[in-house]
Amino acid sequence: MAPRTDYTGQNCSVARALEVVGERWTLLILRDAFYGVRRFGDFASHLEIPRAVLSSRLRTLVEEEVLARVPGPSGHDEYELTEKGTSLWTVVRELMAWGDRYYSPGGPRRILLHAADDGVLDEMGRCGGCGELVAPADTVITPGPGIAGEPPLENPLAAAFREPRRVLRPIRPELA
Amino acid sequence: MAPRTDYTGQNCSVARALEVVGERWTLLILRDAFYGVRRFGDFASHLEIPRAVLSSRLRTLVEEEVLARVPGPSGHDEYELTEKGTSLWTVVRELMAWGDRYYSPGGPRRILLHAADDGVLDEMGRCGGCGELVAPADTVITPGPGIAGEPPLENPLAAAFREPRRVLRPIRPELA
DNA sequence: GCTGTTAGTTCGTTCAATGAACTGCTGCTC
DNA sequence: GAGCAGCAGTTCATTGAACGAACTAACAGC
Repeated sequence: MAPRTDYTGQNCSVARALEVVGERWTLLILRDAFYGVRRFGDFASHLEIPRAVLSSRLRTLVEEEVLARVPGPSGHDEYELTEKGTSLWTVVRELMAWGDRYYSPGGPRRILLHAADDGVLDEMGRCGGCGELVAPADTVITPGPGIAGEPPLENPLAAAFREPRRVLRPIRPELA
Repeated sequence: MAPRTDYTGQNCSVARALEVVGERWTLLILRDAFYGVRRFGDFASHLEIPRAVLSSRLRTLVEEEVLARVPGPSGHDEYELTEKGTSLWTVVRELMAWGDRYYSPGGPRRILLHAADDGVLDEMGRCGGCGELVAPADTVITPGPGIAGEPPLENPLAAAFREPRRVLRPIRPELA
């Protein structure tokens, strides 16, 4: 790997992980993937990321088997989280919890619920109802108090993220 | 914040968190801070980061109150994790666990222990002995099987990280 | 085939990272 | 208290990545 992406000689799993997911935009792409975004154009329009950068990041993530490129129902390929990618959920969740805690004065912007019993998840991802650790596929993201009163969004994809959504379930903007 | 650092319009706590800690090098600086690194020169020599970038990152982290600049025993100021910074431990730990799982074929490079009872922590930070959630200050990092057999390190700071170390305890290379 | 939409690539510009050299402060020693 | 040594940061020229607008290619539906 070339100068800018790597942290050679760090000899550390944090550095190795960051070589894969630590570049600018990458964790936001993965966040969107957990939200159900799967298509190139949806990532591009929601993130407002330069298409060349998105193309490069998706290629890297597919090479690293964090995402898989699979045929989609529309005839175009889609990008799907692999098991390896899905296991980054805890990282995304912890970053969200930290951002909510320190940068959202009105309270959390998102509340995570256990789909099975509607229990609220704590910052560790444990269900306040049944006490279980909840996998991302069993998690529902709902708007929290920190997001109330904000103006509605023009972007249909961004607007869909204001509704309760099951994590990992593919989103189709035309179906939102 | 200017073009490169921010993710304006993301309306999301993950994006907000990444504006603060998502820049290149920042999470590695924080990892070192958890390891006990507190001085400018120690960060610079261990990370092999350009000094100008380190200076810029430390300034940002102090402004955001992730680190605090405090007078050190040597007469020089030191950089210390605040409570806000310490609460990023889970993010660093999850990244380390992910890197260990997928990029360390010989097993984890680091094992985390509960200082109170030497119980091994699972990937969630729970002690396998007493079952408690272990705070970073009560955690000991020890070399794991994934790091065995690697050549010893020239850099005295890097070498010190191959020894068991209490998280957050200040490291002085001359005392290592 | 023609039209519109989606998925990328190309390319000139802008801005951050790099690394080496330099400045200035701290503390020590004589 | 002058001189010396090491530490903390800044400066600056160079390199390389991000940006964004425009372009090309592929497929879908008619």
